[in-house]
Amino acid sequence: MNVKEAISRLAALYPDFQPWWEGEDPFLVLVGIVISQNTSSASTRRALSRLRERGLTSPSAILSAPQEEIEDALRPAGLYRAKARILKDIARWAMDGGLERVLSLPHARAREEMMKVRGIGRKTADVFLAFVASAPIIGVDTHIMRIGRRWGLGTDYESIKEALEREIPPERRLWAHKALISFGREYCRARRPRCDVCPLSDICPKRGIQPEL
DNA sequence: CTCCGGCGAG
DNA sequence: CTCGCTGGAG
Repeated sequence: MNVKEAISRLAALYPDFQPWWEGEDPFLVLVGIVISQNTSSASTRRALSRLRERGLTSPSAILSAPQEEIEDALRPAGLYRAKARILKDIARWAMDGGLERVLSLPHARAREEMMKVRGIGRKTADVFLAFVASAPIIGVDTHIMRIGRRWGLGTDYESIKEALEREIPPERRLWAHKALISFGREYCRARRPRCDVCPLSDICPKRGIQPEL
């Protein structure tokens, strides 16, 4: 796949976007990314607003709230027991200065530090650092993973991430991350990909046929 | 590899 | 009804 050509076409399709985390507290951004794990954006937004309604927006508020109350707020997002536990863990971590410390480290080391926290994996760390630390990193979510495989860029997280970063300049990676996700949602879907109307079908290795990828 | 999970699309 | 969602842990 000619990634540069693909990205240039996506630029026409998705000119720009308003980051939802703009001016947002880094802790809340992390909370949002955790809630979004394997969860649709609509469900994520619902859970986030339920947290706000209950005033559960700071590390101290989350730490002092009953586990059950957090679980209830997160219920619409699914995986709510695990996520409530993760929020407790990152709240403790943030209050111990972990979050602040990570924001002062080089991106590679910040990533390692974050991934020591239970519930923060490579994708959550990558996306967080890209969002709030301006790290030129393309976090590979489920959409980008699927697209990367269909484009023949690799089969695992790191290889797809590296292949994309090799073709996309640092200052465009944040945009590309978002654009690829939008493209994945609208065209390169997991189920029933819309190859017939896809603006990239003529340069896609998969063309119109849809293998089980 | 399996589990966690409510929820919307088809 | 099934599948998959800006995943991660065990």
